[in-house]
Amino acid sequence: MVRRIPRGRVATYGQVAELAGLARQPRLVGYALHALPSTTTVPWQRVINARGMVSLRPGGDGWLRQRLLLEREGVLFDARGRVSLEKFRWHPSRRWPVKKVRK
DNA sequence: ATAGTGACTGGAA
DNA sequence: CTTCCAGCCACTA
Repeated sequence: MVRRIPRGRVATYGQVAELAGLARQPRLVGYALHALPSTTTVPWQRVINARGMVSLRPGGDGWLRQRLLLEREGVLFDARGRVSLEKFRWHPSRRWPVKKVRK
């Protein structure tokens, strides 16, 4: 699911969980990302919390790395280290039908 | 089996 | 607008 998030856009844990069919289990998304190998090609940096902030230890290595990766792809952070979800949230175009397409 | 711990969240304060 | 807090539930020891 995370691989679908386009460059320069972000999604929240809850959003990813929802889209992945794991409603109400955003933490599971966090566990999954936490378990990724350092060599992963999954764009994990594009997943942030519902407050628009990086959910890693503030000031820590991971925190800084995630922020740099995002800024590198055009995501802006305000002075308080927050991303405007209104501007950068990814809105997936419904492609794989939820149920059955009418017609 | 029990208890503690979160890469979380929505709602209350 | 912000911070706080209870609910959350898989995972681990």
